[in-house]
Amino acid sequence: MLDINFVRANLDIVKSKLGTRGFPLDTLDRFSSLDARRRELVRKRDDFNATRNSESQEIGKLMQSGRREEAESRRRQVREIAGRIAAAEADLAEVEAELNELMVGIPNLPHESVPVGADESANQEMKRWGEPPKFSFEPRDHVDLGATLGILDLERAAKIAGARFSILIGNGALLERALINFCLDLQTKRHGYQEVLPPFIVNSQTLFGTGQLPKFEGDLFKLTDERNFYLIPTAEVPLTNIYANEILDGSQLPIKMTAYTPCFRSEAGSYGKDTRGLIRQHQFDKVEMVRITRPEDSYDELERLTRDAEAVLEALGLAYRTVALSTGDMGFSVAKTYDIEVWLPSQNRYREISSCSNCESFQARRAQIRFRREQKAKPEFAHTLNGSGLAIGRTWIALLENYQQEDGSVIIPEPLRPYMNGLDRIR
RNA sequence: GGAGAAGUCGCCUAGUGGCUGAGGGCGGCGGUUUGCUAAACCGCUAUAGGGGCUUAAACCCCUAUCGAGGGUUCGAAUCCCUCCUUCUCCGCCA
Repeated sequence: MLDINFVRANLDIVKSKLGTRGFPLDTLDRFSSLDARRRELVRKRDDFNATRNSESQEIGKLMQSGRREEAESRRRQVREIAGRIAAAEADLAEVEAELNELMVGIPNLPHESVPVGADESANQEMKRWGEPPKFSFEPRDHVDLGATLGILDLERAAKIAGARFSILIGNGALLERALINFCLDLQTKRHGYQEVLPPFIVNSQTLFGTGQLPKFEGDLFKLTDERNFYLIPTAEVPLTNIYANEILDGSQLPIKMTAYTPCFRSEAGSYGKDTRGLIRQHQFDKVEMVRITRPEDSYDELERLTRDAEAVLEALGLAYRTVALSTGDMGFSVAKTYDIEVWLPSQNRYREISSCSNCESFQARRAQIRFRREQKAKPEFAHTLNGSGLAIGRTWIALLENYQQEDGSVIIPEPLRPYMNGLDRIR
């Protein structure tokens, strides 16, 4: 959510920035009148309340001095005011609901460093690392390799759950678990994140805090037990909301958390995209990183966070590139995003494996995550950042495809072997 | 699933219809005293919204908030309802 005071004072800037995201600007046309109307009604309501409060005190004094007659006539007068308060309250509630609906539907403003453009074609490549492997044979894709090695079974997954689910078997399951542990160890031991194991089910308030609700309910799996439970689409949601409705001590910042969780996405509207293999699943594993920082530090922290994700690929020897997403390609809650894309031989191109974002105060304002610089200082909204470190399923794919041998076996990169019971090759 | 108890200002606690946005203690901040420290004493100690003033801040006024949301009442921390959370006991269960 944007700061309403900022929007009021900078409506033109807000409009032009939102325009670069493809946000329909006529939505903002109602802002000024709603905002003015709201303040007018608040004043009216407060004035009524002030009158009623002082009258009530008078009545109290009259009662105590035993002047019951006078108190009774006063009471009749105040009853009339009460009716006007109720009317003002109702008007205000209506306007506030409308204004609130408008405000919570506005996406974050892009940072000035974000490349301007309508879609991914305007994304800006920031760096490349490593060389895509050269094969003396025709490389196979992970579905092919996985089936041959007997470590991936998509047909039976479809039987027991449906399309876009998978079963990992034997060394395939072990590899998934090894990657989870490898990522967690790297982020905790080398990069200083605190490991967290959050709920995989959250309430609607939590999803509002990070911006998935109310606009993107269709992307989520909702539980039917009418308690407003949802499966998490990413650990960003529970992690970022851990400090919701709290005022942190400035000395606690930055907070760095990492978590392994499965992620659940309905992938509504993605039919026909990435239907083959593990690229786009309803359930996938991810190790997520979240940072809560001071506002002035958040862009430096974004660079560090992105480095932390890149480090995993470097440790595994997987070629990647990092791109800054353009204004039109960014998610709802973010001010800036770097995508890290790993080389996939079967597709002969780089594919997203991590997304690292600075949400500035957008989520903090929704979730009310604040901090004090000093004991007496006024609370300020923190900045929140999140990034995958990494998407495990896609890392599994990348390993199989990049380390495949002509005979269909797959070499396990050295740093991962301790997590694979010393196994150096899946065959 | 059943029965019961409780949720007040960072922490502990007082408070059963008006003078309570809320007393006391601890902690914290500022000050007095002191060679230093300690002790003692004095003062301060929430958040949000609206308005005044202002370049802005400070400051002043009003409103709201005693787990959350409704209700009764001229007036609710206090009474009623619903929900949430925590604790105890029984049942069940990994």
